[in-house]
Amino acid sequence: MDYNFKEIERKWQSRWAENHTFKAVEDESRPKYYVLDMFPYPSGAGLHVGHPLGYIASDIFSRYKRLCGFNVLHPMGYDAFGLPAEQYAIQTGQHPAVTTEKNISRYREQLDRIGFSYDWSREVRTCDPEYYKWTQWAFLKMFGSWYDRNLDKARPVEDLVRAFETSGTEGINAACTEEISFTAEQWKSMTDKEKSDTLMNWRIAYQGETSVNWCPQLGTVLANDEVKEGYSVRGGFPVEQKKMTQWQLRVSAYASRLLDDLETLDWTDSLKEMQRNWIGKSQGAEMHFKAYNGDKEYDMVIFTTRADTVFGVTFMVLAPESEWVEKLTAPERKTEVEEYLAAVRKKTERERLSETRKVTGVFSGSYAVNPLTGDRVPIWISEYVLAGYGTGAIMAVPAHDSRDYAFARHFNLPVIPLIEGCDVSESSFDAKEGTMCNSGFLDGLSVKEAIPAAIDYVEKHGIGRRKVNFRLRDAIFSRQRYWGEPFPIYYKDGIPQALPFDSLPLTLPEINEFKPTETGEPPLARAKDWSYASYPFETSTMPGFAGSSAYYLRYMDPHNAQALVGKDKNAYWRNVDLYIGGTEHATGHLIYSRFWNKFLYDLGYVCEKEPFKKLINQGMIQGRSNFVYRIVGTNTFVSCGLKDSYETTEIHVDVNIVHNDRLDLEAFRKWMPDFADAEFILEDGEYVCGYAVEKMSKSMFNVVNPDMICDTYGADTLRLYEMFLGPLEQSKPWDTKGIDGVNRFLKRVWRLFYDRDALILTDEKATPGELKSLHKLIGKVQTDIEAFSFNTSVSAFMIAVNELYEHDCHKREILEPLIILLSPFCPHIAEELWEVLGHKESISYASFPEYVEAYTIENSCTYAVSFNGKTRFTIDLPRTMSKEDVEANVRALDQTAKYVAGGNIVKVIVVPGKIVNVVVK
RNA sequence: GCGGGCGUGUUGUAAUUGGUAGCCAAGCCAGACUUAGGAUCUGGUGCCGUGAGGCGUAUGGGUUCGAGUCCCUUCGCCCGCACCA
Repeated sequence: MDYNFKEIERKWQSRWAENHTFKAVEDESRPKYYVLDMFPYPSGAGLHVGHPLGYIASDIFSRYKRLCGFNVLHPMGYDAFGLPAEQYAIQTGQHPAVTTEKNISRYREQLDRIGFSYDWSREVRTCDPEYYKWTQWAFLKMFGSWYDRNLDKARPVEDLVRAFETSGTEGINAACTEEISFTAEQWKSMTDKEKSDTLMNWRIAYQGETSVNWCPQLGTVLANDEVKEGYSVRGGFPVEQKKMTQWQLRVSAYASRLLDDLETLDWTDSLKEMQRNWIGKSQGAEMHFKAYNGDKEYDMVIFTTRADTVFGVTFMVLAPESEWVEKLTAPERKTEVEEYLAAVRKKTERERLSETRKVTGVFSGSYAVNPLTGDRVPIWISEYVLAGYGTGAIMAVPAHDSRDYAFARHFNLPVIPLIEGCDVSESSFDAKEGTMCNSGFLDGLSVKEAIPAAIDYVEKHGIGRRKVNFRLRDAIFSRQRYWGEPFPIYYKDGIPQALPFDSLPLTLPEINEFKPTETGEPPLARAKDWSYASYPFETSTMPGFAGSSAYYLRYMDPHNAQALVGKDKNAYWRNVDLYIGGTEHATGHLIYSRFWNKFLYDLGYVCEKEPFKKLINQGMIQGRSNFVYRIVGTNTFVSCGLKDSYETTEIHVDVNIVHNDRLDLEAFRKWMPDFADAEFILEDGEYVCGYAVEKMSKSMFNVVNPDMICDTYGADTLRLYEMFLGPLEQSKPWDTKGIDGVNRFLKRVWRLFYDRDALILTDEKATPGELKSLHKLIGKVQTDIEAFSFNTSVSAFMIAVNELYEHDCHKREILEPLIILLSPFCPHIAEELWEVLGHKESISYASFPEYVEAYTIENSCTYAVSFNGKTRFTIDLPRTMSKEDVEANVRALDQTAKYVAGGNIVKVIVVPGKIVNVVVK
């Protein structure tokens, strides 16, 4: 009987489905382990061979953990709201729900063929009303909460209102959009609308004005990557910067906790570093400068991390969007300033970023007074200062800040060096080192001493205070789209109101067209009679990250109609032990999810502070494209090695008709009508293609479909090969060349059991040598899996099987554990052989073989050779060897001879067990 | 510019973490069995040299009895951030 992977894989996949083999049920008697994949967006293109890489790794780990006795939760679902389905709907009229449904079934088919051990009874889809009910619920909770900095947690808004009623903003220390204060009386005298607007300053989900990329023709806000050179990527319509009122999430309130709790996570350093940079904590000081526009005096506040350089301030700069601009523009400069602001406003965010080094700016006509020197310095306006960071205004120290330096040189402003011996004739001196000069009371201090000394001084004299700033911004939460979660918000007399919980989910209304309306309203404005008690609903929808922020919680209790997740279920599964996914979510999903989790934790809905304990980023699999070379003006193609003798054009060729870089000529002629009568110039009778590593995409003809691999080699080969390709976390090109090696390996595994049709399994006792190999393998596979070093364990399997062949070993005592070891990697063949071995139950219920070290060390003993009290190297010698023989052996070693020749004492320590000192000389 | 990572045969990679560099595969070469084979099996394969031997982990230096591994220099590649004051 040959290894018939097609039959075996079909058989076991349907058996697992029928028997619900991987259904996870809460079980207090067993430890839990939660393995999660980042759920996919089901795109129309289906899966290519790169997508399942992480899924295979997590599946191996899940199956391994199951063998180790853990109750494993390993679910899968779909991130199903999103732009492509909506764009497709606009073009074709096909409802996004229909497209999405179709794509999901395609994904499911493809996933099933690879033999994953998902508990499909827990599947979630973000576009399912039963699911997004809880996305809406969480939003309402955020709308109904504020962040109390005194307790460092989120609290219900009712508490805040009560405080306002008794004592106004007195004593409130909370995360807010801007610092405002009022008394209880003032609060009570506000209208409902005013109260609502005021509370937005504190709510965690709030409406606020912010600057966005607005495309009038498309009628929507666009993300930065949807805009190119001031025009929309789709349609090519002009895009402008516009201040708009949008729903936002006060993620910034959690900045400090998001940063600190990174320490508790088992993530890679690079990923943690990315998040640290994104959160961007910087410690510095806020300082007050008196500013004068004519005779009007203002109190201007700036943020700086370099308080020590205040003696070198030669001008001040405001962000163009800063509210100070209006106050500090002198009447005689009004025209120039307005021209500048208009020019800046026309630019997109992208343009502002791409023109990084171009210096622009305008003088406001006002002056500020340096609080330490009393010097009068001009106030400028420039786009290099960002409105959204700090106070939107800076003190400029050109001698020690390269951006200020560039500005000063461009506009011919003075530069005052503050560090002894620094040369600022060509560039600024940004390093935080050296000794201060020209700096009054700071002279003689090192920069490191001067920074705190300056802040102390400033605090003592009431000029400013210590301040920590974060770069992390609040997340813009509304999109002018159809295919997303509707906001559970309606407007009563223009005041946003929360929909009662029992009215959730608020489902997406049917509309006849998915475009924005003619008047620029979001598509949902087309919905007829869509209102709550005749009050109109919010017409924007939530962004993609809304649905993916808490999905890992929903898997714990996917069918609960009363709660996002039941308390008991949450208490059992707690959080994700292992999360595998791409690094592209480092500063998106992985931040939002952590924020969302912490918010729910504050309110007592979840029991863990962090959602994902351990996180692994699988590398990306790139495409490996092949090329043919057409001689210009002909239909003749020249093999790669000869192409330099001709004038050729390089043409992408479908990698599926190329094997080991050799072109299948017949398939090529059939591939496209143009090539039907192609002629070839061969080398050594073959057509050799060129290649390049590129992104895997249809247009490069380098997409390899996992279905195709499953057809020709089987899912087990695919799984094993993807792991064998290299370290999980490394990016690498897919190259089908080489897959024969692992396929051959599986056939050999099969032939350990069968010689043609005859079962050749024996019950013979295993020899010590065979046991040694087996237990070495067990130990290796165990450590490798736990270190996610799957490529090396595949090699170890190959070595082990080669050895079994050498000894012609078909012993049950060896093969049975071997099959269990293999089962996480290639579960189908393992199940089949497990059945051949006479087992009735799935191999998933087997136990991981116990590693017995004694077998591996067997009769030998490791000796550590020490020299001057330090272990130098180790040697393996028989355990029975006498002291004298050990001594002689050590002396005989080349390396040791060198020591001995040096006349020093060599000690031999016996490990493990008792220590015996052998004096060699 | 800042931060992180990497550099080993023709190719993907490995190296008990400082201890015989190149495991396991791919490719290539030779052979066996075959009507045939994208089948199976055997042997060879870092470079130079007929050989003994010599040289080899991007580069140059250092530490060490011993360096792919640790430290410094230079070069090259990849990733992330990028006017964050």
